[in-house]
Amino acid sequence: MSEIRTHVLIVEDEADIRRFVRMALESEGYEAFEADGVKRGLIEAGTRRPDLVVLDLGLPDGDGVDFIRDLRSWSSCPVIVLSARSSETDKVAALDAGADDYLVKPFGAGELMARVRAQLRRQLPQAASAQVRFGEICIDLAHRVVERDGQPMHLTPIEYRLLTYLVAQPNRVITHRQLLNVVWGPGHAEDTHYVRVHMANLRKKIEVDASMPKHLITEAGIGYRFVVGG
Amino acid sequence: MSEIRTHVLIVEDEADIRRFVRMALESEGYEAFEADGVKRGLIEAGTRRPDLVVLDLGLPDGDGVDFIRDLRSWSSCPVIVLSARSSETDKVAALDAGADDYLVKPFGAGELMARVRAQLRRQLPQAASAQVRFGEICIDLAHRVVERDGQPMHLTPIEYRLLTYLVAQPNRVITHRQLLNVVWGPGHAEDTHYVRVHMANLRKKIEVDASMPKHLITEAGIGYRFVVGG
DNA sequence: CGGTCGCGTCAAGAAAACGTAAAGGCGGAA
DNA sequence: TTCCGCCTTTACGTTTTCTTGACGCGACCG
Repeated sequence: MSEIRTHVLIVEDEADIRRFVRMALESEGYEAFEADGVKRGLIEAGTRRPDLVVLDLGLPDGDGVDFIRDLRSWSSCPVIVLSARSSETDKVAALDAGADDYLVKPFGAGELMARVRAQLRRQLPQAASAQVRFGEICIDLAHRVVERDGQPMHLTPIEYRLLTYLVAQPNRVITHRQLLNVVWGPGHAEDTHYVRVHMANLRKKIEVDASMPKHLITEAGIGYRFVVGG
Repeated sequence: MSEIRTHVLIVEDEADIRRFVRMALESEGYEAFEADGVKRGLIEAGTRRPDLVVLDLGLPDGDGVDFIRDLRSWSSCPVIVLSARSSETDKVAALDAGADDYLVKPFGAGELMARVRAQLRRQLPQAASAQVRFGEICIDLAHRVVERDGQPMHLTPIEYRLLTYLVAQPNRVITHRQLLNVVWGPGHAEDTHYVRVHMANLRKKIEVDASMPKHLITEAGIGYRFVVGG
C-alpha cells in the first residue's frame, strides 16, 4: 500500500546538485522528482502535481523566472529558488515573479530542509482536500488517480493535465490559449485543434454520454468550461 | 478617509536598523509599528495584531526564538527574521521554531521588501474576483461568466463583448459607431443592423422581459445605454 | 392619410468553430 | 527487432454562431 508522501520537484541542470538535493529530501521522507530544464520542469509540474518546487535559476533552455511565471498561472505551490546569483536585482525579480524563498549557492542541506519545512507548514491545512468529486467522477490529485463509478480510469498525461487544469477552476471559462499554454507549453498558441481532439478523447472517458457532456462544456469561439453538476 | 493598510511590526533593539526598516516599509505603503525587545514585541503583537512581523534575533531581554514560539502559540502571522548570525544552526532553529524566512545582515531594503511581499502574498485571501452585480444579473469579468438569478448563462463571443463594453460605462450612452468599432473592429461603421439583431439576442438572454428591457436601453437615433437598475 | 425612418423580430443560408474517426509517426518496452 | 501506447495530423460531417434579407410596428411629418 502506497502511503501519501509529500512530492517535491527539483528543477536543476547540474546532476550533482540534483542528486545532493534529492538525497536531502529523501532522507527526510519526501518523494523527489527531477527535471533538467524549464520545459521538462513544466511538464513534470503538470503531471506530478508537486507540493513544492526547488528551482535552479540558471537553466540551459530558458530563464527560471519564466518557469515561475508559467507555473503561477495555474498553480500556487511553493517555489524555493536556488541560485549562484546573489545580486539583489536577481532576488527581487524571482521573488516578485512568484517565488517564495531564495537561497544563494552554496547552501547547506540543513538550511534548505528547514526552509522546505517552513514553506510546507503554510500549506498543510488545505492538504486534506486533495480529492475532487462531481457526479460519478472522482479525482484524487495526490495520487493522480481518476475514477468513474469507483472504477479507476486510465488517462494519458495530456488528458490528465487538461482535466485537472479545468477542474481547478470550476464554472470558469478557460480559453484555448490558456489550455495550450499550460498543457502543451508556450509556442502552441495557434494549435487549437490539439485541444479539440484531446477534449473529445477525454469526454469519451469521463462523460456518461460524450455527445451530451455534463461537465466539460464547450464555449464556442472562446474555450471550455468545467461545471460541477451534482 | 482612513484606508485599511497592512500592518507590520518591527522587533529590533538597534534604533538605526529599526528606522531603516520602517522607512523601507512606509515607502511601500505599509503601516509600521516598533518594539525594542521581546517583551515589548509580544505586547505590541497582541494589541496591534500585525499582518507580518520583522524580527531581530539578537535582543537584549531574551531570545528571538522564544518570541517566535510565544507568538506562534496564538498567531500564525508570517515572521521574517533578521540576524547577524549566519550559522546554519541558527537558521534552522529559527525556521523550525516557526519563522517563515531568515535574512542575514547586512541586507538590502529591496530584498527585504521583496520577501515581505512574498510572505504577504500567501496570506491574501483569494482576492475576490471583480464582480459586477445589478438586479438579477451578475457578471464576473475575470472568469468570463455571466449569471442571471445564479444561473450561469451562455453568451456568444459577440454578445459577451457587447455586454461588457456597455457595462463598463454604465448609464452612459454608447453610439452605434462605438459599439461597431469595439465589437466588430474598424470598417463596419455602417452596419448598424448587426447591433440591432445581436442586441435583441442579448436581451432575450439577460432581460427578464426582452420586450420591456430594464438594463439594455435603446437611445433612438444614437445608440444604447446600460442602466444599473436595482 | 400615406410615406419615411429607425427599431425589433424572425428565419434562411453562409461561415466559422467544433466533434469524431482514422491514419501515420515517434519513442519506449518487450 | 516488433509491438504498443500516445501524440499529431488529416479529413469530413455536425453544430454553433454570424450575417443577411424580409417584414411588422410605431413615431413623426408633410
